[in-house]
Amino acid sequence: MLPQDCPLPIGRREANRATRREAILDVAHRSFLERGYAATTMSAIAASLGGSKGTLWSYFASKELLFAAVLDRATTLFQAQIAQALNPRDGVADSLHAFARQFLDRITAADAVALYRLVIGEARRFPETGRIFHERAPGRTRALLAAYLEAAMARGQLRAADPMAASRQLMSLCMGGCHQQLLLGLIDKAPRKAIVEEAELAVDSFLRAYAA
Amino acid sequence: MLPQDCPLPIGRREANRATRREAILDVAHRSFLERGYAATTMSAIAASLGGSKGTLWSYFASKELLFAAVLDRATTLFQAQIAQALNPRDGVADSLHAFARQFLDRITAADAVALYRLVIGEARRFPETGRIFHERAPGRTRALLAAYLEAAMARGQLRAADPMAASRQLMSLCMGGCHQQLLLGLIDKAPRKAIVEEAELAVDSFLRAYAA
DNA sequence: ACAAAGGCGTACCGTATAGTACGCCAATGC
DNA sequence: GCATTGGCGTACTATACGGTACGCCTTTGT
Repeated sequence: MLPQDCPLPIGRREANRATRREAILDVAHRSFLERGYAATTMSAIAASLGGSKGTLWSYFASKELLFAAVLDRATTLFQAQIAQALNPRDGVADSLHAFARQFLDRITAADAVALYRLVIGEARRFPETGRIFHERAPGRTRALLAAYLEAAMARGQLRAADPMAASRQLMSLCMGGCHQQLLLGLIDKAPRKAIVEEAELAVDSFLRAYAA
Repeated sequence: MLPQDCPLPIGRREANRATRREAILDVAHRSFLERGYAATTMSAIAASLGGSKGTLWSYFASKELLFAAVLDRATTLFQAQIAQALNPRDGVADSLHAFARQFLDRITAADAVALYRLVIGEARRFPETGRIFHERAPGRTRALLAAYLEAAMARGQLRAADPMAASRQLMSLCMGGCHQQLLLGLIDKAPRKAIVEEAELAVDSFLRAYAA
């Protein structure tokens, strides 16, 4: 009777199921990132959902599958945040400064650090995870940045060099300070001032190294 | 009767105890680095030792204390390996190339990667560990390198800049390739060729950025 | 309105783990 | 030599977790 009840061939049942699935992933996401894999319990997730364990298992047949689904979604979100960090501007210096600033902002956010920790910490138990994470997050960013650098090199704004290697170097330069300290738990939050200075320093060195 | 039986005021009892303690730490070290914290069980360690659980607990009153002792020893060993990577030679370029090569060799070794993974993965559960690791391994190396760079800057061989920041940048440049791939489990062992090339590339960029 | 699907609550199973208790025996110190 | 220390072996406790089973009830599609 009401066409807007079912604008797409999805019934309320399927819609509810999708919503529920997202809710589970939200809770599991938080728990895995906050506590790590081992310390996250299925019972706690079910309890936190308000539902029963049977329901949880009807969505995800095992803890490993739930973990995989969480990481799949998390890396997708991460990718979406990171990929748009490179907004070409007029000059190479301005573009790279903006990139470094945004890149550092993203990777020093609390959940990015927690995700990174989780992926590295469980890389032996879940080898696929490391691969997926890499190809979605740092790999994609590196490829985007490399494409930009290659164009800049072609225009003579930077000296000719391997754009992928250059891209990796710039990203490495960005990750040596706050990010490292966050990973090791030396600090809880990166001070804005430190991020700005660090991005500046990284790009300055990079531009000296790759001046035309 | 025999003075060499007790050259120091340690009886055979204490000596045996120290030996046993080392043996426990050896086994625990391997297990923690190979399997991670959660997947390492005290029972397995006791069984692998050939001894009984009572003995194990008489040395380390809990799994957490054993873990702390293992990491304490492991970071000390790591420090010993890393700290001597900087052997000043005639020219700055030669010195830094030698440093980068040795540094990369050390940090891409299997146990170094496993240790790094472990420290990062458990940084939330054991916050002290991250601090200790940092001050012993990367912090110490960075300080040594910074001292060398500062001297080179004073001699006019490099442009004047913050030596600590420069030190961190060189180390970051070394850690962006193989080390990253090892951490994420993309590769199991760093090819020698890649290490050499990467060290070369890192130092080249560094020297361009900090040329006098 | 009615039947089916699916969530809920709870109790349960098997297993694994940190940590304890205790009796026995060999190594150790005097 | 002899008493004691300490490791050995084993059995045990308590607990926690992943995963299952099942009966009840609300929501859903027709």
